[in-house]
Amino acid sequence: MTDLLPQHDDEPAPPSRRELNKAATRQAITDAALELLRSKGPGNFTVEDIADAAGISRRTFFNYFSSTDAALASIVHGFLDKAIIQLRLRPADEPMLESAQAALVALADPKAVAPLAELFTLTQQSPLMSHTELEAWDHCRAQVFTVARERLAGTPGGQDELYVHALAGSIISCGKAAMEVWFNRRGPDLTPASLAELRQLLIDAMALLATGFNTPAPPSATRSS
Amino acid sequence: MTDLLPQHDDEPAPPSRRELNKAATRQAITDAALELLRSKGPGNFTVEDIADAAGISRRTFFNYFSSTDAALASIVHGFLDKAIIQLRLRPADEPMLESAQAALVALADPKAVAPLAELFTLTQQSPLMSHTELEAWDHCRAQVFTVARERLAGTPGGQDELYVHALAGSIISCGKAAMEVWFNRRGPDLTPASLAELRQLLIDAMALLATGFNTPAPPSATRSS
DNA sequence: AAATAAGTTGCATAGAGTGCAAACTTGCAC
DNA sequence: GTGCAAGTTTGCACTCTATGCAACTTATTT
Repeated sequence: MTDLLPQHDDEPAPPSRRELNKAATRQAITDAALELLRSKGPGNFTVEDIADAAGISRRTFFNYFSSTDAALASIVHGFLDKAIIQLRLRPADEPMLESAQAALVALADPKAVAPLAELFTLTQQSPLMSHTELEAWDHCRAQVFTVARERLAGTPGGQDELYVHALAGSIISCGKAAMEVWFNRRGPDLTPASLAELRQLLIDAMALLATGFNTPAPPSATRSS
Repeated sequence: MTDLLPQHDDEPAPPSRRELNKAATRQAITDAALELLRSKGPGNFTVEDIADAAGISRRTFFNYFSSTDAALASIVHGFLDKAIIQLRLRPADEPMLESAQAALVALADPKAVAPLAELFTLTQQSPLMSHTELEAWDHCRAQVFTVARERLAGTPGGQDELYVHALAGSIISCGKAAMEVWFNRRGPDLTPASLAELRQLLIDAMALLATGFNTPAPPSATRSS
């Protein structure tokens, strides 16, 4: 069994059995949902299908997610939550746009992007997904807003709600734009070259924001494929 | 019946009986939905309630909208569609940000804003609405994207997908931000002073975008209430 | 005034989503 | 370990959404 030493609990990580079970169930659900998406295509399977595949009851599914969409969107949520964590790790006195750029670039690794890329690829041609995916991005926007407000609280004019709202929204929009362009260009390609392009797109997108979209050809050199 | 003169069809406006009926039904549905929202609150009425109030069958409701949310979101759609029309009226060689600003400011009149303001007020405290409303904004974003792409097609670097996507998304985000701040400050207030503030917020939001969010205190003077 | 196209309605049915109570698991104290 | 309290799962019942289909009504054309 587990070790019997008197734990000092230095770390804030006491994953009890219950929590582990819940996490496992949650994971089983999203895995099952993704697998059904692969095999049957978007919109061609039900909550019951997912529950069966995950080895739980229909009712339990709804204890975790409110719809099939929500189960799949948890992939997007997972990705964006990581982005927020990265953002919070940046020094508080760094300019927001630089922090955002750094946080996004840090996320451009295969491990984090792969599930998202597959999800995008599988749901590209059907608008059946959009609902909950948009919500995931908006949820992330709200969190960027919170971070930005905390940071700017002390600075002159930092109380300006419009500034903070507009900034958070634009950051998200530009991040989304970079992702979208990348998916359109590369599909599910996760090679180092492709990921380097994603990083460059994210950098360019933030640069566009920082330069006020001044010139149709952005100053920082873009790839020339 | 209609006039019997040999129509030359100079104008693109032959509103037939059928079209009028459809428009009327559509309007009756959204009116009924809004009235139920007022009286019962968000989430406390069904499609059947709306259909009864609008004097149509439940089934017919679904011929027009796919959900109660969608019926209400048609108000948002209506508003944003007007914005796109305004945007298309701007000269094609005007900078996008200026066009967007002008289009949005043109929309800040009581007639256009009133339904939106009421909808926002009624759904503020409940996230029950978000789904379809987010979709409406995203639909508008896609249209801004189209306009921007058409305009920039000839300009140097205008082929840059990233630029166009990021620009369209940011414009929408900033418009949304201005609206949100305004609703938060003023609620359903439609007085000239309040609308003037909305206009100023929209102008400021676009200015933030144009100046790359350079200074936490935007250069153009904001209201000082 | 037919003939035809377009729109509405009721019926049937599959599936989403939720409240409830009974059963089962896990954590904790003795 | 025994036992109890709190947390989870599950089945059941029920309401509501959403769509296909066929019969019916209304507008348009000739």
